[in-house]
This record gives sequence, structure tokens and C-alpha cells, in this order.
Amino acid sequence: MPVHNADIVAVFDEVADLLEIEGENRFCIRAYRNAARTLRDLQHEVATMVEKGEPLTDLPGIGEDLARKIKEIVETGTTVILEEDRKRVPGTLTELLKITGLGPKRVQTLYRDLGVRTLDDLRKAAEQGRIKALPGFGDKTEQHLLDTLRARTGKERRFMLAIAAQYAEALIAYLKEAPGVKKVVAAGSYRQAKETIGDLDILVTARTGSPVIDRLVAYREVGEVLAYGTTKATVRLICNLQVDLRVVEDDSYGAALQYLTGSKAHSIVFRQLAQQRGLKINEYGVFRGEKRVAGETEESVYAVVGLPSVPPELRENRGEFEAAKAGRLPILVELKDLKGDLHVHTKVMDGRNSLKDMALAARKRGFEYLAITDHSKHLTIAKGLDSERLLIHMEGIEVDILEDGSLDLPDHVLGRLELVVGAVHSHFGLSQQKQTERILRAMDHPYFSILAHPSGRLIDERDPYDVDMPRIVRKARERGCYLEVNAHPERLDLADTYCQMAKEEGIMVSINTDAHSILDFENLRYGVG
DNA sequence: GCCGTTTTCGGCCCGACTGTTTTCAGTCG
Repeated sequence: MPVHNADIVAVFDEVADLLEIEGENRFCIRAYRNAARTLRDLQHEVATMVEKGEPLTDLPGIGEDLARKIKEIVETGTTVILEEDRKRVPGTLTELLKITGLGPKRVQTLYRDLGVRTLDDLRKAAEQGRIKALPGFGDKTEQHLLDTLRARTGKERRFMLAIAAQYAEALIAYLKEAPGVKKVVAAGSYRQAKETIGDLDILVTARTGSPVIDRLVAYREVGEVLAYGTTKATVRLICNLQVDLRVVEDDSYGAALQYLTGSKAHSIVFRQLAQQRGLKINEYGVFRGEKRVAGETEESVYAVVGLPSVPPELRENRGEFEAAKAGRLPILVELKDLKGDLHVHTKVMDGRNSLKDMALAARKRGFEYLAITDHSKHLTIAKGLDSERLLIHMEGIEVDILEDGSLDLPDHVLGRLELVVGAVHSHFGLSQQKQTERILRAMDHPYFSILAHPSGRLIDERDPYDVDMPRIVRKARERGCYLEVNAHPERLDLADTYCQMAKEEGIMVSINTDAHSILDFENLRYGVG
């Protein structure tokens, strides 16, 4: 059975969880987590490296010991240390860690004193009132566990960026009206323009005594207040989106924004860099001893470690530090850079607006070009249209890639088009090899221009089909065709890490809306993100 | 368990809030 990076990540994460419950050395635990993170971000299969005998210790956070364990997992699917851990403590305890309020220490207590091994055990113990008597637990904790377990019916929902934006923008406008407030800005994964966000992090700068936290708690959309202090508060909106609010003085704005934006992996490395220079960095500023040396702006915070400010979207510890150090930070694409859209539909097929409406809307945005790319399978129906209308319509096409990788239209038709956008709309369940071969074959077609929504995923709804994306990327380079970043909030593929790969391979990506109405042009901001 | 412009040993990001305490551990981000 082939062992994927995700399998090794799962083993390392479980080892880390179990060691933590056992109260082992926390730095040893962190080493497993760091290694898991490295493998999670890796763009190629580590099993292949093992096969080729490439040194795994070149990977960050992988030393002699973990390299050996990776080999062991690749060969046997597991590692002796995990199996031994499982003998000492039940593996099912890791699921308890996912409950908010339960960390390793409390899980250990629950297991040791009450024999709780599973979520079901936990629920029973709570219902019997046996938890509140444990040391470090109490009435409130037990009640919280009961509430959480009841509410927890398999929903660990993340919000699509476009959905979160609606809540974020309204809330920010509302908070700005609190007396004494200076700046209100969304940080976290929202500011990083991730595809989905787990919660919304809001940073506020305000003069001392501003009632902005009270204003948040009084917001009409707040369903539950989870934490409520003088500098931070956490609430859950009725829509279930969790909001973390943090308030600092205005001269800490840069430090707090940097701190709250993350990602976690980026922040850890960043603080280490500061530490190496004898500096301490926190959300209030950068300090040498007691003296604050920076913090008003993000630029000032990055400058103390000798780096230019890294754009939020790049803060992933995936090479941005090296790039910043070498003065090679990329200039990011911005919305205003877009000159056109190469994938839109009209009401001739399944769109809502006419070709003319779409063209006028595009012109209004300042676009220089627009490709009308209605669907191919419907085009056969369009034979009934008069030839003049058909010809007007024949500028571009979104042609189906059929199961065998052939295109859904004959060459003499495709050859007359300016642009052929190919896409998979069927047979999502093929094996990785078949799916990959299918798409590669389609890309080999002489008229093929752009591979649309290359992974086929619908966020929250449909997983990507199983495809060897690095091969697709290399094929695009070989064939001189392009890959799409579909700006629809549910798609947003090509995904970020593969965009980076495309860039490194020198392949252009086309940010397209796949618009089915003039309103959909607004989605371009998410594609750019 | 990893790692090195201070290091092959001795470090490893940092602070707020909650609940249970009676000065703080645990958890979270």
C-alpha cells in the first residue's frame, strides 16, 4: 500500500498527542509536530525520496531519528513508538483533545481517575456528574463539556472566505462606531485570504477605556459570549462564526497586526529571528529588555530583524523568510492588475446575462478583453441557432474533457476558436492514474489553451478528484498552455501551493471568474487572494 | 527530537482568559 505524506502526518500527530497526554518532554513533542507540519506542506511524496535514497534530513525539522521513523512508516505503515504509545494509553484519547477546554493534562486526569477513553465515556461521566469532582475540574467545566458534546454533531465547519467577508465587513463597520476607536481591521486567515477561515480575528486600536469590547458583546448577531476580558473577547455569532477581538493601544498596531495575522508557523520563525538578535516580540511591540524598539507599523516590526514587510498572503513559513532575506519577495498580483477574464458564460447557455451585458460589465471594470466560453455539450443543441448568431458566439468555449481524455467537440470546430478552456465535469471518481492520464491527454490536444478549475473541488461540498497535480503542472510547461485559478468562492483552484509550483516552473495562471452573471465579476478579489 | 552568525550542549514563541484556586495551572490562539 502506498504511504502518502498525509499518512505519515497522521502518525506523527498521533504520537505527539499521546506523548503529550503522557506528560512527556514538550520539546520532543514539538519536534514531532514540526515534522508533521513539514510533511503536510511538502509538494512531493516523501515515500519517493525514501525510494530514491534521498537524504530526508535535508527537510526542515527532520533529523536522524525522525528520518528513520519516516522510513519505517513508509515500509510498514506505522512506527514502533506509536504502537508502544498505544499500549500505554488508548489511541482513542486523541479524539478527546479536539474538545475545546480539554488539553493533554485534563485528558490524562479523565483517563487516570475515571477511565474515560472515548467521547461516549466522557458524555456518560459528565451526565453522571463524576467530572466536577476531579481536581482542576468544576461545575462549569462539566456543564461546558455536556453542552459541547450535545452540540457536537460532526460540524467543525470552516467558512468560505466570501461568506466570512459578509459577516466581517458588517461587524467591522459596527465596531468602528464605538467611542475611542481608531482602527478596526480583520487579521488572521481572513487577512491572509485563505480559501476558508476557521474564525474571524479582529484587531482594534483604541484609547484606554474605550467600550469597544462591550459593543462587540452587545452586537445583535452575537449568539454566545465565550470569553470577555479587558483586552480581548471571544464570541460566537448566531451563524456559528467565532469572532476573536483584540484591543491594543494605537502605537502597538503594527506589532499586534503582525501577531494576529499569523500564520502560526510564520510567527514562530519570526519570533525566533527576533530572539536571535536579543529581542523579545509580542503583540505590544518589539523589546530590547524593557525598551520598546518597534511596533507602530508592521514595517517597523519586520525591520528589526532586517527584513522587508512580508505580504500577509505569503506568511506561511514556506520560503518567504529566505525570499525576504535575499530581497526576492515577489510583487503580488493585485485586482487592478487584471486586464480581462478568459472564462465566462452567457444566457445562451446556463448564464443569466446576455453576451452584450457581460461585455459591457467587463468594459465597465476596465477590462481590455473578455472570452465568452459557454459549455460544449450544449453547443450541439445550439445547432438550431442561425449561423450568424453561432459565429458571433464562437469566440471561446469551455469544452468538456471526456472520460478518455478526448475533447467534446471536433477539431474543425475547436480550430476556429480563439480560446479553448478545457474542464472536467464528469467521472470524478477515476483512479489517480486514469484521471491524470485523462487530463494529460486532453492537454496534449493542439487547440487546448487553459485547464479550468484544475482540481474539480467544491469547497465544503465535493473533494478534489484524485490527480497527480505536479504532473499536470509540468505538462502545462511542456505544452505551453495555462492553468486556471478559478475565482469562484467555492472553487479557488488551482490551490495556493500549486500556484507557487506553477510560478517556479514558469507557467502562467489565468485568474478567471467562470462568471454566470455580471455580478460574478466581484469574485475576482477571491481569485486574486 | 532538532539545531547552530552565541552554541555540538542547552536552548526551544508568548501572553490573555477561565475556572478553580487562594496564587495558578491549563488551555487557547
